[in-house]
Amino acid sequence: MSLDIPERGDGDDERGGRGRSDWAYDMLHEAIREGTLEPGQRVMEPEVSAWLRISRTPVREAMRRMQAEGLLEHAPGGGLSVALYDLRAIGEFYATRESLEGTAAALAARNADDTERRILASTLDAMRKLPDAPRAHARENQALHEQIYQAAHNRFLLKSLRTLLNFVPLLGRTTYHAPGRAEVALREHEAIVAAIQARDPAEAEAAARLHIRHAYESRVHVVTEDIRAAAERRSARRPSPGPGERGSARRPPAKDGS
Amino acid sequence: MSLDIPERGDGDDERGGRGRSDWAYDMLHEAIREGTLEPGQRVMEPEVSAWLRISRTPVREAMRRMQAEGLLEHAPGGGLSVALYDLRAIGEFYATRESLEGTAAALAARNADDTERRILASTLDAMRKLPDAPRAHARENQALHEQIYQAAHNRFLLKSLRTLLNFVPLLGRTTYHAPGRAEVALREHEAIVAAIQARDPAEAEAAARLHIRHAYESRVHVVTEDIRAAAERRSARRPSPGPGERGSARRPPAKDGS
DNA sequence: GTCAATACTCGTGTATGCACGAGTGTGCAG
DNA sequence: CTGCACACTCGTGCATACACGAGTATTGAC
Repeated sequence: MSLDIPERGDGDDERGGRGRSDWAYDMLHEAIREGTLEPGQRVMEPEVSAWLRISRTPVREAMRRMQAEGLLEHAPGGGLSVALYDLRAIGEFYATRESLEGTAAALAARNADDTERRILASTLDAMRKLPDAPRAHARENQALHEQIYQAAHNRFLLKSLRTLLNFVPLLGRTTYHAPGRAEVALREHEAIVAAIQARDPAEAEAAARLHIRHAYESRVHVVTEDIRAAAERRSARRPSPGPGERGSARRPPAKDGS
Repeated sequence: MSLDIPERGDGDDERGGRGRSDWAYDMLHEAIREGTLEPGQRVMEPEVSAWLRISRTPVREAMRRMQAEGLLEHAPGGGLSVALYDLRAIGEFYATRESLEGTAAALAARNADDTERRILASTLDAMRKLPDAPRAHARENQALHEQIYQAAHNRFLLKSLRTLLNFVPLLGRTTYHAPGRAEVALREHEAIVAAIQARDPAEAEAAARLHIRHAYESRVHVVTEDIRAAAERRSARRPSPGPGERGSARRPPAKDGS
């Protein structure tokens, strides 16, 4: 048999030294981030398996993991589908996040060591010199928040926050697409970091909570706008939304080399 | 081959209608709760597979799930082992829990509907008439807290709290083994529920946080006592702790019918 | 006797095969 | 034309097979 050697002709399996399972997880995660997999869409093992050119086993593991994290949920038909968010869920998300981020900031103010404080300051500096691209801002923003979580020195809080933030890609475009959000966010980040440097837990928590509340408002703006745009696109394209989507070539990433 | 039909002679596969994977998860969870699997102990797929008389596939899924939840962690040798807790981790656990429980109580005070308030009151009533058994108290306590989480009407908070509480079995005996804990806890529970009934979020949060802080203190008492007792037992039994534990029959549940 | 190299054991990662069950389309009877 | 029953499709759950790699024991040389 010639299946001793994987022998993938494609050169696109540039995954790190980790296993196919983790790789599949990353690919699915990216597919959700990029919008290739839309919320509510059904995700089936054979399909993903064919897409990634690996067997169902690692795909299965990746999907179960995403299910455990809440990115995938039980589909009505019995399988799994990309989790659906409604505006209420977004409100719940930010309420939880406000609590956790506030606690993280407070703990960081109490527990951060000198190195961590230095890193926070330098990340903040880097954010001041950022171009106008929402993606760049989003990435640095994520880095800063992650550093705050680390500085809190609380493994459970860290894990809870990471799990919670996994849900962000489902919300759509970043909040930095809201006009003027970057400047305001920078101001808020400065307040949080200043309170951490001053070792003032109460102030750090208050600043962090305020930051998240504002992020929530921006999120609502962006999402409602997205929903409106999508509705317009839909009504413009197909007058009667046919329920049968069971054709041959489905949505999933056409990763075929051809 | 006769493997068309599972044909398990034992009558102990009384699992609910769910699949073997969930069943394996429950069994492992129980094994950890019961102390059959001790923290730090290595857990290997073939072993569990043989124990539960199912193939490695569902065992694997259960273990990955527990890993995602933090109950299992990477073992030095490359496999998985039951997560180890130290006193610092317990402190971190309760700090996170205090934040989440406080938020849950506050949200419950704001969002609980009449039915939920009634259920809370009746659970509290039931707790007043409980016998002295720590197990009974622990179970009702869990029920009350779960009802508060539900009443908060926040799916993300609910999931975060459930994931966090998964870690409790690793901490050992329940805090109701601390003398006098049951009475104090009942008083604290009454305060939380009263604040929720009064629709006072700030008071509910304060009461919940106080409750968790006290639970933390009881936990520290119980755990330090356990550690001391274990140390005594160890030093009494074997003067020189041999490192080679690689014998034939290992710890895992001797579920053999023989 | 000690060190090093080799062979072996065993656990994990992945692939594949098979059975069951739900959803669906089709054909027949009314 | 409508309703029901049967067969089919397909996705999931589980089991088994195989390869790789890390750790370990054994054996040989110095």
